Amino acid sequence: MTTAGPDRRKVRHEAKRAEILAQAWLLAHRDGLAAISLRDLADSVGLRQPSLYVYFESKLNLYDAMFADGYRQLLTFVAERSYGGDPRRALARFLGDLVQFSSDDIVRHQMLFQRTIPGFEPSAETFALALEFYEVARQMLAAAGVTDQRSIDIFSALANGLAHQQVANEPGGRRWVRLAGRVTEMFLADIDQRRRTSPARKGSRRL
Amino acid sequence: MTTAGPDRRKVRHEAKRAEILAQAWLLAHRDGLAAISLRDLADSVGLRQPSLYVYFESKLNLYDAMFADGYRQLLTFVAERSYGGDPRRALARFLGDLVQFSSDDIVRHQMLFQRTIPGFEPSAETFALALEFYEVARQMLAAAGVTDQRSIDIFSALANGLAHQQVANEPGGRRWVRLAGRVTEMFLADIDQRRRTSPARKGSRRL
DNA sequence: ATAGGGAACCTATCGCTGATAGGCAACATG
DNA sequence: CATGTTGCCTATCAGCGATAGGTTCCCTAT
Repeated sequence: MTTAGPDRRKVRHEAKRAEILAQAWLLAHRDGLAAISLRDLADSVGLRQPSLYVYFESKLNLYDAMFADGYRQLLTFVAERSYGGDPRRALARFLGDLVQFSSDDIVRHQMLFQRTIPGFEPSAETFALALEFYEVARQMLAAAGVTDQRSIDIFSALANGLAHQQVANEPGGRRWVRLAGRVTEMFLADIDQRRRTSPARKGSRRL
Repeated sequence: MTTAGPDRRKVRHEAKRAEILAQAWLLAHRDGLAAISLRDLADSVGLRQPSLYVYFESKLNLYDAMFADGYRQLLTFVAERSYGGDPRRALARFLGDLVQFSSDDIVRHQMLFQRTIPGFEPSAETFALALEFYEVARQMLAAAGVTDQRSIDIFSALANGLAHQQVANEPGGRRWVRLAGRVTEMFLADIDQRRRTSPARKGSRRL
């Protein structure tokens, strides 16, 4: 009974694929994301290099799977946290969590938020996961009363900037993570200020 | 008299080196920074691939020269502009110029502000140019009354975030460049706010 | 029960990459 | 004028991702 499933082969295939993916992350941490060698990777899962092509049609396809994997981790990460209560405090926690998420795994940050691999572009199917995340972020902002595009652009720059500085200057640390609260206050104070001075238009131009 | 200088050879050497460097930027724009081929590069300057090693001891050494070149461009760029007058308005212009500088050349931005090449680390000598720039930025901030480390960290995240979003989402455009003024106001308003509420300490903690 | 077909994996090999070895000619200097 | 250095060459190396083609094994259909 255990041996003859209808798609026993498919299960095994997916399991091996997942094993390769896990080892790929491991090698990426050891040698760098762009420096993964298919021969090393094959060795680490008991295969020869060409056999990897049974599971991934190219190296870029492997990167695509890692990209998707990373965004799934991010979606799970934010889904596990509850951002209830005051939407403004929730936004601050959300921002801090994002920076922490990047700081926790610099290679994953590079994969998701920097274009560090020469020819790599995520596939449309995979990119949908990224869009899913940005939709979550958009709703967090909307709950805090931020809906105009310019303010959204600024918030995305804030998040990316904090994460980048953290990863680049103190990987694994919390120096920029800790600034998330203050930065969110700063951001929301600016939103309030602009609403006060020009309530008619969504984004006012000054300076 | 023209042919037999004491270091005529050195001049020729430096000229050829500069020519190679210029072609390297060209190829980087065409194929991507990490995808430069030494054979292509050699072809484009009338040499065979191993002859490049006369001018650069390795490919990473070539990247180091490009890194230095890019920071020299940045230092020249900010030196050519005058940031006189009101230091707060100057800071806003400075920030806008930085984002514009990145938007103007995405490959150069990648080289200077992202770690996109696998094994590359700038040499100490080259990195001094980067430190020189950060000193300029520090002085711009100091002139506007910003001296505490946390605020400097935030400003660097702002600059990097705006530049990154601009380069990643709309290379060559001005969508995030235009936000520099508003973001600087937001930043300085936060500085003022914190000075008002807790003038004793340099950085207050809230939220 | 077994023949057919596809999945999984292999060896061998391709073209490309950056780097090295060793040789030759041009030039600057004692 | 001899000598050492610079500039550039050809030939070659090991490593890379990718492909071709063969073999074995399992699942399914007759």
